[in-house]
Amino acid sequence: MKPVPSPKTIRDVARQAGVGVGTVSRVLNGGVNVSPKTRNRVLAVMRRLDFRPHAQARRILRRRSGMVCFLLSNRAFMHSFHARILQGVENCASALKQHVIYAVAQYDPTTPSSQIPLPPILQERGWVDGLIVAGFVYANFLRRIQGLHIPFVALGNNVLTTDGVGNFDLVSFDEFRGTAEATQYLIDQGHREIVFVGDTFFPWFRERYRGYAATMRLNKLVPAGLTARRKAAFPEYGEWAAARLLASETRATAVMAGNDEIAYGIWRAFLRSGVSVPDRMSLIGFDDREEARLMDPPLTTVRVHKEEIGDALMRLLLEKLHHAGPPYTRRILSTELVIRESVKSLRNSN
Amino acid sequence: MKPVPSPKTIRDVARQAGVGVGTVSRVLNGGVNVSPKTRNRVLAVMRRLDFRPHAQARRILRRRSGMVCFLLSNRAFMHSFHARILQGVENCASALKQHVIYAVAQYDPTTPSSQIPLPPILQERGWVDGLIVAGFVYANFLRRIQGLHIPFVALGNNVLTTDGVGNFDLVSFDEFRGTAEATQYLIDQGHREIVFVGDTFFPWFRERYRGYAATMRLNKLVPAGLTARRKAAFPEYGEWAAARLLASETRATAVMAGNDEIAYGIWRAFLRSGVSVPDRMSLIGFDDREEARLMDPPLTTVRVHKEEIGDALMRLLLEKLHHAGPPYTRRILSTELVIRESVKSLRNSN
DNA sequence: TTGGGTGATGGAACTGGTTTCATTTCTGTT
DNA sequence: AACAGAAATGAAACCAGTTCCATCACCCAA
Repeated sequence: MKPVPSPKTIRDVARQAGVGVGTVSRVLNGGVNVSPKTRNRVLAVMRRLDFRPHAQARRILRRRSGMVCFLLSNRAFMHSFHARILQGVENCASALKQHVIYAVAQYDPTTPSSQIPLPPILQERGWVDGLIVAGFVYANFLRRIQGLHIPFVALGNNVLTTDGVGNFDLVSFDEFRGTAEATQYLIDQGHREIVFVGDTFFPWFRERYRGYAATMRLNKLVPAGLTARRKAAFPEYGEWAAARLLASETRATAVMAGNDEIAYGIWRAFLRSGVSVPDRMSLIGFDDREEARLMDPPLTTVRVHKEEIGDALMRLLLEKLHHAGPPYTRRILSTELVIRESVKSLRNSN
Repeated sequence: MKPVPSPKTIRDVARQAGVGVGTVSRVLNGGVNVSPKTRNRVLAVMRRLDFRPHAQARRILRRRSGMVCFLLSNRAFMHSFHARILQGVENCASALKQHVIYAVAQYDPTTPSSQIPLPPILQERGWVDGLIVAGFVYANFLRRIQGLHIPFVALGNNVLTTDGVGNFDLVSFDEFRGTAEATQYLIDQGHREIVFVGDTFFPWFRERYRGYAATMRLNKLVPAGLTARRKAAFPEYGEWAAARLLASETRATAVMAGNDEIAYGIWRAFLRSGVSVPDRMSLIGFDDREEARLMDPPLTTVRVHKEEIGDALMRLLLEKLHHAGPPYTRRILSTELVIRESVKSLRNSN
């Protein structure tokens, strides 16, 4: 095995083909104003020398690196949700001949803005053309990102500040309508006492609660939520809520869970207490993670189109790159209620 | 908002500071042989102009881009397992001031090697210093990668060819010992009839089966496997196996599942048939995905240290970059049996 | 046959850094 | 005060491409 196949340059090709460097460059870039004879000769030499152009050098001149950074604001969050979004971003990027750099910013809401560590890639020029921000976005983080003067778009559903909102582009999905539709579905199935479960400290659960509550009131029903702040993982939160619900000898027949993980916790607690889903209790989740389909019974849930969100993020960013500056756009994707088997119809007729 | 903060170059700085470009460059790179007075003047100008060096330009000269590519060989596989490995890679990379580009290669085992599409990033020079390959690796894919002449390491557990193996570096984990230890644990708990479930078409299940079978024989027990080839998703495979097992009126008291997803399918089928885990049937999984902990009962399983694998991949790659060429190393990480509640002890005493 | 227009071509200048090298400046000794 | 040696410095060359521009060959019409 040859040690290093000593990289050939455009000048090597030019010399061997007996042409000027400019001609080789023209062949590389679509070959306008190059005679077919010359082009073929140059191409043949390129193949023979295994010439591959040097990307870095091109990018200097082009003033565009062809790279975007997918910045996740907290290491702990690379779960399937963000993984699927990254997948959508990559998918779209590769179709548009862009590349995705994956990076993580570790910070907490109290870190002074200027001290939030960022990968050097974002601090030097010329690395990335733009930035896709996902994960928790607190005010300090937002300021840090904005100070970079790199065009960016954010995944909007977990922006936890209202300060600079409106001053940047974001893609999100309609949490409000998601639970609104799901709640309406429960009501249509004859449910009257429906409980929402989810810690409304988090803005997304707040929004989902609002969608639920509005729909309840629209139907002259009274909203009831287990929405207390509790620093627990989601499945555990669900278990806690289920236990409280059962202890209160509730007359509720359905639970609207803030997300699938909470739904899972609720389901598990119900299972242990001998409360059958959906016979005794109907259950709806939110997100449609892979596991929702696999639960027993398969969970009816509000699907978030994760790949599409990734796609929208990438596209929006590229739009920004081409004609930068305000105005800023919000792109809100819709959700989809996927009906499986965790909801029982209480209607006798029909 | 200023339209574009017109990038300043090293020459702008030099002119404003009244020094030569060489001096500015020296200041940028640690400032050897620069008088403190000059350095300070240059630094002041840099700050004033908001000068940030242009990464691409540096890399040309340095002949190292500081980027590695995490290449996933199939879009369908960006699930939590690979996401966690990517996390480990990124974690290690950022500590070592490297950057990770995420890319996907879509191919199938029958695609001619030369026609496997790869992102342009891998076809041009100067983009990435090295490559981390994850996902299915068939012979055609391996050849394609090797033809790139970019140093690479592979996640070894799903290499599906033996052709070129030994001619590249890989990190893997000890599948054999994983199931061996788990099986021994079952035997120690008094189980005698233990069934392995997993499609041995896949090399990793084959290896896991071998670990199981060897341990059984070592204990003078006879191995029994449901290992037929079936083109089904893993949970469904588990369901199929569980159904067959129950139909056969087996005397088995424990199941060693090929992975957690299969274990989940088995568990679900058991649940539906009223077969209690662990009272009637003990169950062990493999991988330790997030969901294993959340099952009911929590699943005893063989943990694969995914972040550590990512870390090892990154480190091995960097070693390769510094002193390239053979010999090639295999780094096999060990697994860990995490004991939860899905296994019942059949021993009366103790 | 000559002239104008077009397409092809080579080469210089450029991009934004680093590195080398020759020259200048500083420091310490006799 | 003279001088060697080391440190500091500016300028030019370089890296691997792109872009611009002047030149040249060629074709067709007048």
